[in-house]
Amino acid sequence: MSNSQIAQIFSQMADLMEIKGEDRFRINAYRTAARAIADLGEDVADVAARNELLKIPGVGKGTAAKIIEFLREGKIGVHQELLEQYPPGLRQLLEIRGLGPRKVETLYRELNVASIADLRACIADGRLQRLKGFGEKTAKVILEGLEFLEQAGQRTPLGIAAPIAAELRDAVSRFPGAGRVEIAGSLRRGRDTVADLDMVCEAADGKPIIEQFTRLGPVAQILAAGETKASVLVDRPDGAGQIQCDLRVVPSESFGAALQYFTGSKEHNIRLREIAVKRGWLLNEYGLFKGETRLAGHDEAGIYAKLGFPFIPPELRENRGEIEADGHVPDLLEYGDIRGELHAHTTASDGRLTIEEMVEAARERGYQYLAITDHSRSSVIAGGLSAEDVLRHAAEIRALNARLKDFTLLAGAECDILPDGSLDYPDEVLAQLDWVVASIHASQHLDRDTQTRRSIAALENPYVCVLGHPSGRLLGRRDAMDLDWDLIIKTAARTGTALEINASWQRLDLNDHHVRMATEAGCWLSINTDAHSAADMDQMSYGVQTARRGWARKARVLNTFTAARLQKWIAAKRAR
DNA sequence: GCCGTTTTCGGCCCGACTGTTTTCAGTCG
Repeated sequence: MSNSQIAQIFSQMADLMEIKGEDRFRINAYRTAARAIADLGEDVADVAARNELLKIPGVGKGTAAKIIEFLREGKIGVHQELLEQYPPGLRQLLEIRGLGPRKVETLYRELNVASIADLRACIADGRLQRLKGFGEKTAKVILEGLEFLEQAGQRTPLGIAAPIAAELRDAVSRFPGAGRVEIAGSLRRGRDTVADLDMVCEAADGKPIIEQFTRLGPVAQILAAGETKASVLVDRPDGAGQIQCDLRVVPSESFGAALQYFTGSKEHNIRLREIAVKRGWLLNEYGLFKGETRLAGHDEAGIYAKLGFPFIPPELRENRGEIEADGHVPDLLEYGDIRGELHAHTTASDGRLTIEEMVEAARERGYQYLAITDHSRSSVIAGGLSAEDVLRHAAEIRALNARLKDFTLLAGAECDILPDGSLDYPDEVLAQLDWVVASIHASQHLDRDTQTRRSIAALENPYVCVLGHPSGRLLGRRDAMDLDWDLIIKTAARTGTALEINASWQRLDLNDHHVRMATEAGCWLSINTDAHSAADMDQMSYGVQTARRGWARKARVLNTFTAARLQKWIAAKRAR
């Protein structure tokens, strides 16, 4: 896909134009275009081939011409010209907190600063501090920004961020004078990783709340603290650096507006504010106003209602069609719709609990069924089962199932997809199981064609119910496999084989984009925690959020079914 | 550079906090 390359070029151009001091609206147009192309569900080359580039919102004649230039030449002339005007390391300086385009330009022009090393040298010998508009404090902020960038520069996974945020929210809730307290930002929208934590607190007087907040135990550094707003750095419990947390305090009548505002996304909010402006209104974090009159602000639903929308769930607020949907937002599934877990391991392979203990864990979470899917023989490190062992294991699962009341156990396997696309068990073994998850666990760096053929072969097998963690990514540790997603999703839709949304926060695989593609293609989905322990099952909410971000409807998610309906689905799938 | 059931020109989202300032530019979200 050239989409990400083109998006990168446009955002690079925007950065450089900003340093150059060009018109900010033109710069913004490039950023909008970059984002639109990055979010595109299909290859931009295909759109260009259909002559439909201008249909992409944010892409006009100028941008379209540059896209075509890139597709033909592999580069864009004006981008190359910009690159020649500035040293290659300059853009990196923008990533340092406290340094924006104006300061970077000044540093380059006055002191010839072109890299982080130059920057450090200028601070060390005091040249930076003597510049007009700079001072000791600026130098200190830049050094702190550099330190943060080096030790914690990357985004924090949802599964790390969510518990930290919950703890901070509970602490703030206990402050005297605090009313409603909510987590906002990309965490509330359920993104797989977050850059920082945002919180909104309702209180008549902000100052005491802010003061207490900055004194909380986990706070390692205060970046800013005013009357209504504070930014701090908090230590990550896993020791992997720090994460920024912003708290905003507003009065009761503004809480909904502030929560809406700080939940974002920025792009979604800009759309809403444009709609407000068109009606002669004003939308900000204090409310929706017509002149002096407050039309809404106490709660989020009121803001959306006044603007003519139903409540738009946070997961959809990405300006990916939720505004245009104009009320026709799909019937998104909810956490409470989940009735079972369809991917779980026991001590038979690499899980930590017995079958009985896993059943107990599932029942504690209100589930009606559980599929036991231990590893197959090729996953040697995970203690994969031989064909004989998996059948013996299945008999044991069924024996227990016969004794259970109001609960269904499915005897299954997580069967490896081998490098040649064949499965780790022969069909006659798979046929004797109730439920089969097929997953790739090894040889993840084969070329795109081979890798795609592997996945497709598994999807075509009638005994395979679901393709497990389809991209193979491990957030921050391993890239997704190079796959032809169009083809995989089309095949899944045609064969009726489900695609997994692996809910483990290290995976979240499918990701939101691919869920959206799968949903539009009419694929079945299964949200699985891939549980190796009882606690793992609690990650289901991350998977549900990812599904919602991909506009998944309850009707297409298998583990919202009753056990009886699921059994029928399996029978129908095998009969195809 | 994009966009248009008021517009093909003239707009383009909004506010808090900070540092280095004598009233505000820069940065951030």
